[in-house]
Amino acid sequence: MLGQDAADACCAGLASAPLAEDRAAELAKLFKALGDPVRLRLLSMIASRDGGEVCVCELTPAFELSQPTISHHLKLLRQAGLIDCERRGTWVYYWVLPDTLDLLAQFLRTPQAAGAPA
Amino acid sequence: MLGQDAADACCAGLASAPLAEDRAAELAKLFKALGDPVRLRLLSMIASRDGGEVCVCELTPAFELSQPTISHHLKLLRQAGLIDCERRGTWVYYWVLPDTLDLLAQFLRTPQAAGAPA
DNA sequence: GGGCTGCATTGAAGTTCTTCGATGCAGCTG
DNA sequence: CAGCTGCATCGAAGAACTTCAATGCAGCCC
Repeated sequence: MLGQDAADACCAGLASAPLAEDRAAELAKLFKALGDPVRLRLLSMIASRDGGEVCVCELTPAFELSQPTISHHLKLLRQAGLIDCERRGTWVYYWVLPDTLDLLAQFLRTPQAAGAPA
Repeated sequence: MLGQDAADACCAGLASAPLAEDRAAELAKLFKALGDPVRLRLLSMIASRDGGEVCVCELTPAFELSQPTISHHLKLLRQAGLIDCERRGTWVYYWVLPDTLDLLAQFLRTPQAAGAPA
């Protein structure tokens, strides 16, 4: 999703230089994927799970939304490169792709905060 | 925008626990504000400027968009708490609010990456 | 004060997003 | 094999978003 120049730009925060049009579009897709409460909760439910994997059958009943809607949101997260999935027999398991999250975290980190303690 | 409990939750990443509905909605608003290429470029142009302030009169001509459109995007960024502005005579100057950016960066940072060197 | 410039707001049009019911397909089970 | 369950896809309806031209308002200059 981020193209082959993602590695080049992996450490360039938003404050280092004005964002090029292409890269802005790529990053905007990622942030847009995070810009929905349902997707954010899905991502958090997957990321916070011990073992790193969650079955869809656990995610769907956690929301008061239809099953196709949850499936749609999971698809968007997957297309953004934030999660991935695998079918195992009857069930489908999702897990987080931390590299994409870290890329965004790096991008958002401001120069002042970069040196600040936790 | 994030309410008074923002400080309580400032260090709780998305992997620490399943996100509560309220907090997911708050964070989603922030990420949605970042989920547009124009707003991302505007934010970057402001954040990367030495002195930390940029006049609108410099931002508007940098895009092939109408002046009201840029004004609208700046308003959304401001409503999200990502930037703020002040009128000085004829011109209006915008600057970044780093706390909000750092909040999001903290939220996205995965446990593994938290200990990684820069 | 009158006119001009810089920026925000309004209202409308076109597009995209979120959600659902209906349907389809893969895999288990009797 | 037939039926059932889990999940994805399709198509449609309503809401939200992006963009613009038109307009409004504040501050400067002659």
